[in-house]
Amino acid sequence: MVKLRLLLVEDDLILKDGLERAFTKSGYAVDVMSDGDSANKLLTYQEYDVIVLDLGLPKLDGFEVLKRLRARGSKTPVLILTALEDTRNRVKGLDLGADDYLAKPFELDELEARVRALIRRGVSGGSAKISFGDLVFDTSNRQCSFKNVTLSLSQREVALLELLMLKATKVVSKAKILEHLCSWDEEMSENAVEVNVSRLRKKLNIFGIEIRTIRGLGYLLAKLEPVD
Amino acid sequence: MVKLRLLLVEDDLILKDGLERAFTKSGYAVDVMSDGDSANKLLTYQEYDVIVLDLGLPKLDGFEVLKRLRARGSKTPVLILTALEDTRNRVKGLDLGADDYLAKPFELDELEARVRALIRRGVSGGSAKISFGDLVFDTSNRQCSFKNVTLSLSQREVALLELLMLKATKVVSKAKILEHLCSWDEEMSENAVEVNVSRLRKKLNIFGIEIRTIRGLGYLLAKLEPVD
DNA sequence: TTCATGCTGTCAGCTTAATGTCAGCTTGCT
DNA sequence: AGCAAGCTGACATTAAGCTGACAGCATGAA
Repeated sequence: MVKLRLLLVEDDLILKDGLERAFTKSGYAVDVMSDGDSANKLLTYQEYDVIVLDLGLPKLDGFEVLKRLRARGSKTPVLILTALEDTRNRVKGLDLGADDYLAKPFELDELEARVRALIRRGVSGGSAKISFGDLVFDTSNRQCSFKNVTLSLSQREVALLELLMLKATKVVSKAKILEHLCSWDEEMSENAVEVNVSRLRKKLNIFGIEIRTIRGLGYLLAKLEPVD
Repeated sequence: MVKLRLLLVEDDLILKDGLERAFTKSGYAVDVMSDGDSANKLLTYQEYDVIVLDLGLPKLDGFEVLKRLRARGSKTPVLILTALEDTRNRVKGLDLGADDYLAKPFELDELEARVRALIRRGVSGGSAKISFGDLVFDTSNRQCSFKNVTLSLSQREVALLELLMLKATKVVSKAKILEHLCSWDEEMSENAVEVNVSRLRKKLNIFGIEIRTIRGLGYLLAKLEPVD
């Protein structure tokens, strides 16, 4: 079993350390760079299977590293990390050829799930996908389809579905959803979550996918089974 | 036999002392911190096999300590202690990546059983589970399943079952159950316990699990055996 | 600009599930 | 038998969650 090579570009000391340890533990061969310039230089001669790239970097920011990497023709999957829950940055990153995007603070689970998805993508070609049965979520263009039929979902619905799919079959609490849907400055009621769940649920039910309510705990994604 | 390293973060003097002594006696290598900030710092460079974390801490609360620990990528199992029987806190804690949760006041037995479960989990991977025959209780999402069939239980039923499983095959008194089911401000009759037992019993019988009544003493969990 | 369109949060009223109490019954012990 | 302990169906009361309707806002076309 050959280890997968992962490059982590992150300047925050503690985060860098933690992530390095975590990825190493998960069986990746991890290299770490803490500024954009060295990362960029390293990438001119070293190939990786996946790159986790912070945007706020000293010397050369993440956007620039990514841009130059793509300019050199590399197709290595890149996952962007950023301190800001900012749609503009997400869009800019994806435009520059990032394959996925994660806003801090994030959870390790989530990051690892996404990295796995990116690598799977790398193997199969195409873009990074998370699937749940016949439901497929493409992280690079943030679209979701069921048996090749693209669902028409709003941003909120996409974000919600993404979270549910990442945690598939695990309970996701309203608080968690709230946190995932809105950034830290904006406020939102729990009822808003209910409303969004309701809207998404209606669309998913058509395809036999159920958002199950676990009273007092949250929601989880499940295949709709014939009730006995 | 190498000792397991346990970090106890608790500010209450008496409790801290008692727990430290108890865990030491049980063969753990125990370190104790009494505020969130020092615990957080310690955790940046020291690994533990399990962490018992109080939520109400000076300087940096337990949630924050946990959040930072997870953000650094640590997967060390964490058991949260809190003064409040508060569902919101429980949910929040589990969202932040706690593996189990215990409301004060608790019994030492119970705490130790849970810590053991967490450590067992650490070895086997996955989340902390308590099992009883084919019945498995997942403490991290508070769901119970029998041979992979998830049981549909209310919160009260879950709490009751959890207690019975922890003490499996030992008699649990009504008073104890009462204490475990409701927090200290709310009152509840013994009959309520009987009702809850009755409801849970009905659901468990389907799976051949019996809640046996020990007249005058309490209840215990048992496999339903053909009566002789 | 102005209007239309779609997204999304809030609200209100409704539906459903959870759960304690009670009453009357059953069980088991002496 | 007679008593105490325990059981459980029925009911009432909350609490949680759902959803249609509406309004504010952004976007884009006329």
